[in-house]
Amino acid sequence: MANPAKFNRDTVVSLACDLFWKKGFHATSTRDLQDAIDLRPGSIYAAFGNKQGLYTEALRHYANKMDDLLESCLEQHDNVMEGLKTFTKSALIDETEQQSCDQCMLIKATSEFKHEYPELKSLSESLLVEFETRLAQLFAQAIDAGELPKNGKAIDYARHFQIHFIGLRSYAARVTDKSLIDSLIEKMFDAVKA
Amino acid sequence: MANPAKFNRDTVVSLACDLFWKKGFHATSTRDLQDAIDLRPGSIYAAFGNKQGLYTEALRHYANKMDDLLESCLEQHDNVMEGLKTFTKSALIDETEQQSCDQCMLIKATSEFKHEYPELKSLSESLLVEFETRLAQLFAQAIDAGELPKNGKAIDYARHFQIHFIGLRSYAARVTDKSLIDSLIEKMFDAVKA
DNA sequence: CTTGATATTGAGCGATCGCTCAAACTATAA
DNA sequence: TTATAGTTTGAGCGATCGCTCAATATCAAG
Repeated sequence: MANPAKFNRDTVVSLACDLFWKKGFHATSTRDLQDAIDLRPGSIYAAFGNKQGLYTEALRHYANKMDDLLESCLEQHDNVMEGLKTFTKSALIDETEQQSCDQCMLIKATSEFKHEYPELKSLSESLLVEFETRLAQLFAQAIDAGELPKNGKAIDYARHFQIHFIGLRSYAARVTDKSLIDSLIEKMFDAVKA
Repeated sequence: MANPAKFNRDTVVSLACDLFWKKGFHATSTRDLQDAIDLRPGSIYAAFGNKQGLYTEALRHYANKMDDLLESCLEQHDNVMEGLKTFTKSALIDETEQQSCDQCMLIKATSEFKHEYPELKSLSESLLVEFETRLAQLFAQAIDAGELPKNGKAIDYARHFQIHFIGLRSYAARVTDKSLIDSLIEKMFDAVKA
């Protein structure tokens, strides 16, 4: 390595992720990105190839961040369902207050690339499948631990959770009163236990 | 009127709506629109002012189309809840098969214009509020008719419906098996009655 | 020190963007 | 028929897009 890069790759990807998340892929120009991550075109294209390359890393970064948040919430509780509730509140209340990004970036991505950019389409889809798989694992764990009725299937719980989570996230975006969202999350978890 | 326009405005707006819905505002170029609606720039800008003007009419068109679908589904049943179920299946199964548009266009719009185009932001938000208001009316009706428990509030039912509806719509987009979506809708309506 | 390999810079390329407008065309009213 | 008001056309404008690359700066190795 004759001359190592001066910028921190993780920091740059994280900043790019925030911008892409907020504005979407198409509405984010390479000039916007240059300003946000404080790099000139040459450096960006040397490091990431093109706009799509940087987006790809940004999307993976987002998925990793969500995974990390989930795992850290689970560690805070012995109970799986309590961990999931903390995760839900963290993602839907804390995060939307900080960033005011209304939707899950993965959902935004699948929507934006439904008919174009096949690589980004399949990437976002597979990241969502990965998340669903992890959820199904967790619900299987919750069933085994007696936190949920034994007659329910883990995959059904996982589906139901995702549907509720995505719907709530979208609703939380157009509601200022976060205590309403909090109570809706409480109801969501009360309902699934019954 | 010295020389009336040759194109049908409703047809043009409907075609533009389909394209905007599918690709989003930013990813739809004016050349794309010209091809889709078969009009030259001069005609488009004379009739709609600019790209945003055409999008505005397209978004209103979408909201009207959804309202019409809802009302026609309600007319098919004496029971409000059955009407809502037919509407839900119609929107989430039939429509996604025809168009393969994964999300409600209003939700896509609020997300796309969260930080830009304030007029489009407030338009999409107010159209969503209109829809929620109509839903609350319907749930009030359902409570009065004894279709739902008297102790529930109409606005709570309306919120819950929207959250489930949006979440399901997003999930339906990445699932090929439409019978799964059908059974999830059935479960959704069974749960709300109990 | 060189020397050589890599990183950074920013002017600017070709392509496409949203949009304009003069010219040609068409229908209505007198 | 003619005058007038309106529509349609498409070449092409200025701005911005994603991106390139020669020049320069900066490091590690010898």
